[in-house]
Amino acid sequence: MARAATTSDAFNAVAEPQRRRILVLLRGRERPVNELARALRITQPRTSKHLRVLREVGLVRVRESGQQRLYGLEARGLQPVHDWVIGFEQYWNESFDRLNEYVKHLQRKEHADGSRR
Amino acid sequence: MARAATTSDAFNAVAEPQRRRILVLLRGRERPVNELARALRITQPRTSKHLRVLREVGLVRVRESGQQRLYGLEARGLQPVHDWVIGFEQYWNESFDRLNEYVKHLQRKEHADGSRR
DNA sequence: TTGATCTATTCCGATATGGGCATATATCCT
DNA sequence: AGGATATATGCCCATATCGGAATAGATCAA
Repeated sequence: MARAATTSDAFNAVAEPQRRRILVLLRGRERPVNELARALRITQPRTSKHLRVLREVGLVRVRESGQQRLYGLEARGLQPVHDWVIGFEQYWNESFDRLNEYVKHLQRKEHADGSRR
Repeated sequence: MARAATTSDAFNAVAEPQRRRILVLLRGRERPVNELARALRITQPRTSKHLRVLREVGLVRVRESGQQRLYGLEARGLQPVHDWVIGFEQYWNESFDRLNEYVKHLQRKEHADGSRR
């Protein structure tokens, strides 16, 4: 086995910088492929490929409009990522380290008291 | 060029399910490699390799303790991911579409009033 | 119909991956 | 010292990328 397919889930899809930029560009309004390609300064085929990945993991939706295809953000697909990261939020406050130490300190004390009893 | 190196940033590091699980296990307390390997039911070498990736992107820190190495969470490394996803939070509420329309409506009105003045 | 425009797909090459296995390294114990 | 335990690395394979170029489709305009 090699690395998990990029099309497997939102985590993988979003690991690609260009794809993140696409999603940002799609925030607020739909855009056709060429506009995205120009904005990102990458080729049209590459853009289409990225969009396909994003589509397959449900981060984006398409709508035909004449000879263009308007891509729109499907933000709900990012929720799993959001939810997962949120679970770590409390751990990156500087103060947490100290709080953690304090809690451990209390636990040690309690433990000592307990065994003494 | 091939896919971006997994060691390049937190986004890539976290795209791997096993690595996400490692980070979850490290939430709360440090753990030696073997304990992680057992918990994840993967081989020790594989565990070490994942830990290396996590270390290189600053999501984990090591501390020697006898013949063991205790790995600890470095949650701040997840902040970029957190910050990025947060930027989409408002877009996945069902109600957003309607709210958005409403806001745009107000803006149009304000604009009209402005130019009229 | 013919030509122009917009997108998607295919083929190619270079590269990095995740996994298993064997092995090197380091530390502890007797 | 010698053995046991805990980790890290190296090597190999199969695979799945990302990127470019060319091309196939689709749709619109004259």
